[in-house]
Formats: sequence, C-alpha cells, structure tokens
Amino acid sequence: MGTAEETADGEDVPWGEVTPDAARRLLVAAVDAFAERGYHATTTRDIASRAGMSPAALYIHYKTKEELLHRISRIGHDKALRILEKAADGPGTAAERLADAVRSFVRWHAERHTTARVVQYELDALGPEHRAEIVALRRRTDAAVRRIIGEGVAAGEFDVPDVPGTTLAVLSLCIDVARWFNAQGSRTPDEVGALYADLVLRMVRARG
Amino acid sequence: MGTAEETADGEDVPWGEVTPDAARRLLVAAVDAFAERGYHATTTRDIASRAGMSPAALYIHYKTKEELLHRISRIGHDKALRILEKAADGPGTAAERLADAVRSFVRWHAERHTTARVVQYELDALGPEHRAEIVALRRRTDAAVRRIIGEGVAAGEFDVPDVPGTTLAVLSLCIDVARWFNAQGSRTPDEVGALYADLVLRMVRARG
DNA sequence: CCGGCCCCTAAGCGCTTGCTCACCCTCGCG
DNA sequence: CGCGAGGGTGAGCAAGCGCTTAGGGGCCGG
Repeated sequence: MGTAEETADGEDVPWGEVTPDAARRLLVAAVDAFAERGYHATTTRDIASRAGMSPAALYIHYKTKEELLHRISRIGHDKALRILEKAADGPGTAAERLADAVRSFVRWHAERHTTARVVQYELDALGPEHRAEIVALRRRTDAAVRRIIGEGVAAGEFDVPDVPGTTLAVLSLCIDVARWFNAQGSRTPDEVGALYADLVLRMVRARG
Repeated sequence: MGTAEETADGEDVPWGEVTPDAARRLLVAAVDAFAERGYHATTTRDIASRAGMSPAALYIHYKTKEELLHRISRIGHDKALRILEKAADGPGTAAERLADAVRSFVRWHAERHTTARVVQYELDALGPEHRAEIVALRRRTDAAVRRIIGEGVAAGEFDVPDVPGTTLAVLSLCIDVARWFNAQGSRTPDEVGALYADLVLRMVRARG
C-alpha cells in the first residue's frame, strides 16, 4: 500500500507498475491494438505507431512481441485475481462474499474490457512457459470462487448439487463479459455487476 | 428432411452440405486449424497440408481464406440457430422450452466445440459485409431466447426483473462453453447441457 | 487413338512480417 | 568544452504470407 502506482485513496493507476514511461506507452498501445484486432493480426509497426514511435523503438524495451503480451497478461491476471481474492477473504456470509466477488470481478471486466479481452482471450498466443505461468494464476481464480461456494454449501446457505460445475459456470459467465461488453452500450459496469451478482445468487439458490 | 446431408434417422452429417468432397475436406481442415491456432495464425499452407493437398488446391474451391471462414461461420450459425429456434417453437411450458433450448444449444457447443469456437470467436476476422450477415443471424438467436423468457414472465412462470439482461447472460453462458470445453475433460456434452439447463432455470427462478 | 475437361501441383511473385544494425541526438558531469 | 551512456531512428534483411500461373495427368465421349 502507498506504492508509486497507487493514488492517495488507494485506487490503482492502470499500468502504474510499468516503467519507464516509454515502455508504458508502448504497452498501453499494445493493449489497445491486441484488443481491437487480436494478437496475431497486430503488427509491431502498428503498436509502435500508436505509441508515436518508430518500429525499432519497441525492441529497446521488449525483447519480442510475445514478451509484451506476457507482461500484459501477467499484470492483468494478477489484478483480476487480487480483486477476487479480496472479496473471497472479506467479512460477511458466503452469499455476501459471493455477490461481492462477482460484482467486483464483473465490474473490472466491463470497465477495463480492452485489457480483459487480451488477458482472457489471447492465452493461446503465449509461449509454453509463459502460458503455464498464467494457467497457474487461473487455477487460483477458480479456487477462490470454489471456496466461497463450498463454504456456502457447508453453512447451509446455498443449495448447489455440483460445486465444481457451478464454479465453472460462474467464472465463465463473468469472463465472457469482456467479449460482449461495449463502452458505447447502454449498460454501465456497475449495472452489469449488480445484475450478474443477482443472477449468480439465484444460481446457488441463496436466500436474497 | 431426407436431404442428402441427413441420415435415415434424421441426424445431420457434419458439413454434409459442402460439396464436392475435396471442398469439404479443405473446410474440415480449416475448422480444425482455425479452432486450434485462430484464424490469423493459420496459414493457407497449413490448411492445405491438413487436407493432404498442395497450397494451390485451396484456391480451386475457395476464392480467399476469408471466404472459407465465412462458409464455416455461416453454416455453423445456421445450425446453432436452427437448434435454438426448434426448441423455442416446441410444445410445453416456457420452463420446459427454456431448459430444452439451453440443453440442446449447450450440447452443440460442447460436442462440436471446434466448430463453435471458430463460429463464436472469429467473427472479427470476417470482412464487413460477411460480418453484417452473421450479426443478423445472431440477432435472431438473441430474439429466440428473449421470446421464451418473455413468455415465461408473462405467464407468471418466471421471476425476472431484467429480461434483456438475463437473455444476454444466458446466451453468454452457453456460448462460452465453446471456449473452455475440452473433449478430454471429465464432463460429457450431455452432462454439461443438463447442468446448464438447471442453472438457467434457477436464474429465472422457475419452479423446478 | 485422341482431344478436351477437370483437379491438382510446382514454382514463384509481390508484399508484409518480426526483428536487427549502424548511427544520431540529448543530457548530466568533470 | 569533451565525453560516455542511454533512448531513439532509417533502412533493410531473411523468412513467411496470401495468392497466381503454367502446365501435368487421369478420365471421358468419339
């Protein structure tokens, strides 16, 4: 807390951990390009020109185009996981924690949907070692949700016949927000978060 | 019914409508390659060699690589839409029809998950006119689900505060099956279909 | 036997790709 | 002022891309 990439009120500055400034500008340009066209359809010239630099500038700060994707994916997954685990470890009943987790996770996917789209849908473009690292993070994401649902069942709050299957469905539902969410659409990230939290509570048949 | 691409018991032969045989072999190879690596990461040489042909053979049957994707996308969307509309127009209560729609739609996405992955996630790679044609089909998909839910609400079967939002969530949930489903995984398409039908009925709080 | 037809291939064209390299400009420091 | 260091550029390389073209080989009716 209080590190350079956070403001006084504790809210994160996106990509604040990426330095120096030129490296961050390139990374932000890459996120936009990857989200818009996909990793494979994006050229290094496109990324550099979005950042206002020559094609060669990219290779001062990153070894390859794939390393850029890895940095984006790594930071994005870290952030998403932290949001989810914070909600899972919070106070309150299982229903309250599940609703909180879904609400904040979905809000992140909607608010930062360009980043989320890259993070969630360009996994296959990573090299084998980098992909393995990211897959490990995703398992922790799955474990966090499964724990809340499991505790809710144990406490008699939830009625869920298939805990792993329901966990999968809940996460799938949240992640897919990154695919369809449109900033020009009629729903705000808060509204989608509230809607999805309600739907998920219904899925576990929590009293609510 | 009884057309060339259907067997006696009415079950479809996949890609039976694609002729001649060499064109179908190329298309099946393209589906596999696109699903595995993505459209942009797949080369025309890769497609041709999977079909056991030289790179030039592709251009005897298809004008461009994009035309191949369009044929796949068009046929796949037609099939998915037909499955969904058949369930929506069937007999029974809204709950029965919704469960049937979700079950069969999900089963298709799981069973034919390579095709579904291309169909659902490579939309942006299509040219503008082809994309517009596919988007129109997707609107009919949305309309079919919305109609069932709307009728369930009108009949007092469902308790749904936000019909368009719930429709979006239901479709999103089903479509995302194509992303995570793995044939080597522990769940069969039938099991996933049954699980998802139950979860969706809970989302609309149908008596079940 | 032939000649036209239909699939298919070998070779390769023009272009774009990820990435490199020789060089330059700016700036802090003695 | 001289100078080294580090972020930046223009030009371009080797490889791979989508796609084309000239021609080969098997099957057909005559």
